[in-house]
Amino acid sequence: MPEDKKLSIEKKLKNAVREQITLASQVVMEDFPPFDKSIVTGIDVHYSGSLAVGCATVVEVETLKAIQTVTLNREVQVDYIPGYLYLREGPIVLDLLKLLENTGPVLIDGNGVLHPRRMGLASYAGVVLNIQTIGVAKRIHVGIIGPRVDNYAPIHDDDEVIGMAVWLGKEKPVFVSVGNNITLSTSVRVVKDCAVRGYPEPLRIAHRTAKEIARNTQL
DNA sequence: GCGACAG
DNA sequence: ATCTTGTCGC
Repeated sequence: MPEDKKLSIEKKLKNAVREQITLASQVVMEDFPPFDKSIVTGIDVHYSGSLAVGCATVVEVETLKAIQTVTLNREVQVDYIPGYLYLREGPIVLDLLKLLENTGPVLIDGNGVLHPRRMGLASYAGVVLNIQTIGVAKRIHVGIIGPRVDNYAPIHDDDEVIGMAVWLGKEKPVFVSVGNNITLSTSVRVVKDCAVRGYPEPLRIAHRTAKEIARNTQL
């Protein structure tokens, strides 16, 4: 990689760190405002070369069936850098959410405050739009997993609990964290209540949908 | 210096 | 995450 390119990336990351720290101070780790318990939304982004396909699926909690699905296709130029997923997926996630009237709590494929600066993608979307979000990651990015009790293991970083490993029936747990406007215990409950075969159904549908569209879309 | 590293 | 069909295994 050219040296000048490398310098411009470093400059962008420096600004991103400042933005993340500012936004992190605005995360609300309480159940506010009272959310619609009857629906829950999942968001995922799939890639095919430079094409990014984002999908948001609103699911009815009682039946776990999709009642609304929106997608966006976009050309993406930003590489993924660990700790800065929001630079790559933030814009499309925000635009997906703007297309929805009612979402209930929003599950996002990535982390909330389970992040080096407590500002993962889920918290980013939650703070910017002032909505209720939850981070659900398939792999851990930061923190130390404490002792498992039943199907839960707290994830610590420094002296605070910033997430929870949750076993939903498969060998591998999912890593749940507060996005915004919610407590960790409520986040875990929401994830459990919409899980099917070891994974939250809204995220599974969003992932499947985005993948299918990416596969059938010409660049 | 070395390894780890959401998607 | 992506490039990629069928295939080995729990």
